[in-house]
Amino acid sequence: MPYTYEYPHPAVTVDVLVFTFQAGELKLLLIQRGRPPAEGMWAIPGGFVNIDESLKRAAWRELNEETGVHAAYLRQLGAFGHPDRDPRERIITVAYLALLPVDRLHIQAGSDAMDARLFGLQKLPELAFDHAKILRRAHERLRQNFADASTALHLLPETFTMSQLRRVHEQVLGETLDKRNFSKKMQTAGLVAPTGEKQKVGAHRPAALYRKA
Amino acid sequence: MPYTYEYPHPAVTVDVLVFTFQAGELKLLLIQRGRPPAEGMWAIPGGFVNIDESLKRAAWRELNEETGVHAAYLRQLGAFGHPDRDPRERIITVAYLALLPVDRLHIQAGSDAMDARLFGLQKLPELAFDHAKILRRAHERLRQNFADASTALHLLPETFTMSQLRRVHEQVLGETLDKRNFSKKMQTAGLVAPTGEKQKVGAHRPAALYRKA
DNA sequence: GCAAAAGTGTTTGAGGTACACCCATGC
DNA sequence: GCATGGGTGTACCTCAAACACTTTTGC
Repeated sequence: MPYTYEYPHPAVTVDVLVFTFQAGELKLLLIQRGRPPAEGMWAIPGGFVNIDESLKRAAWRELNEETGVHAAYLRQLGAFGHPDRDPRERIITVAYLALLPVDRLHIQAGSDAMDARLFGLQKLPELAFDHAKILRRAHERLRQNFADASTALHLLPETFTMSQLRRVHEQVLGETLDKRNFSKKMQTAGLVAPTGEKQKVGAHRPAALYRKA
Repeated sequence: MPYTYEYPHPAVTVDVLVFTFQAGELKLLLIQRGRPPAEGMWAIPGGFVNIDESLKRAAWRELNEETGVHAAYLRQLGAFGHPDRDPRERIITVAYLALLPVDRLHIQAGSDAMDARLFGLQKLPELAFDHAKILRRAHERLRQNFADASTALHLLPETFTMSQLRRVHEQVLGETLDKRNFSKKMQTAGLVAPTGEKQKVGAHRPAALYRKA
C-alpha cells in the first residue's frame, strides 16, 4: 500500500474496441466480466495502464492479451472520464479502435473474464459501465474513417471478394451501395488488385478474389 | 498526504488549445510558466482534473480561467500519455481544442503563469514538455474539421467579411483559395448571410459584411 | 491618378449516381 | 430448370477548379 500522493489521483485504463468482419457481418469483440463490479456483464476489453507504459503500448498489450495479435490498425478514439463511470474509484479510460481480419484473431478470454466472443453490432448484449456510449462514439468515428475507403481493408483477410468489401462499407455506413459504382470506385482508386483466383461458395457464380493493392 | 492507493496512479491534466483569428492570422493562446518545471517557457494552458469533475468540465474550467469565456466550440483532441512527458511524475493529459472569436476573449494569466499571449502559428516560441507534438495533432485535426466549412465560423466575430472567412480557411489548410469559388461555395451552402452593412478599412473598396446563417 | 483590396461569371473536366440484364454454379 | 449471388456499361448531373477584369476607396 505504499503509493501516496498529495492530491487524489484517478486510475487510468485503456479499453480496446476490436472490430472485425465475419460471416458477412461487422462484429465487435466483447468479454464477459469474471469479477465485480458488473460481474457477468459483457464489456469492452481493457485494463489498467502500467505506470511506466505509454497509452499506446498499454492498448497493444491489451489487444495482444485478448487476441494474440501483434499488428493491426490501432487508433486512439478518445478519453472518457465521467466521475461516476465506475463504482470502485475514479477511473478515466482511454479508448482505442482496432480493426483486424478475423483470420488473424485468436480470441482468448483474459484472466478476469469468464468468456470472450464476437457480437454482430445488431445483436449486442447490454454493456457494462458507460461502454454503450464509448461504442456509439466508436461507430461515429468508424464512419468518418471510412471516408478514406482504404480503411475497410484492415477488416478483411489477405484476399476477399468485391461483395465482402462492399458489405463492410454498407454495414459501417448503414446504407446499401450500388454494386457497379462501388466496384468501379475501388478499382479506379487503385485500392484493390485482382488476384486471378476465384472463390466458389454456394449455389451461384464464383466471385473473383482481390487483394489490397 | 492522505491519498494512498494499492497501485501507482498517474496524475491527469487537461490542456486547452485556444485558437482564434486576429489581425488576419490564426493564433494560439500560450502561457508562460511561472514555476518549475520548465519555468519561463511557453506552454499550452491547462491544469489538473479535480477528482469529482468530468474531463469536459475541467476543460471548461481551464478555458474560463484563462479567457473568461463560458461558451465556445470545445472538442476533445485526445489523450497524451508518454511516461516521461513530465519530469515530476507520470502525467497523462487530455487535450481539448477550443475555437472562439477574438472579441469574446479576455486573456488572464492564471495564478501559476507569468504571462499569457496570442501567437501566430508561424511565430511560435519553443514549447514546454511535449506540447509541440500536441499542437501538431491539433493542427491536423483542425484541417479535418474544416472539411465542414461551418467550423471556421467559430473563430470569427458576429459579423465578418468574406475575405476574413477565406483567410481563416487558407491558414488552416495552408494553401491559397480562389476568391470567386470560395465566396460562391459559402453562399450556395447557405452558411453565411449578407447583413447589408459594409466595413470601410484602408485605402480600398469597402467589404460587405456577413453573419452566420 | 495610383495603390490596394473587393467584387463578379463562365467554361471545363472529373467524379458520383442512377439504372437492368446476363452469367456461372449447386441442387 | 430454377434459385442465388456475381459481373458488367452508359447517360446524366453535380460540383470543383481554372481563370481576368472592373469597382471603390484613401492618399
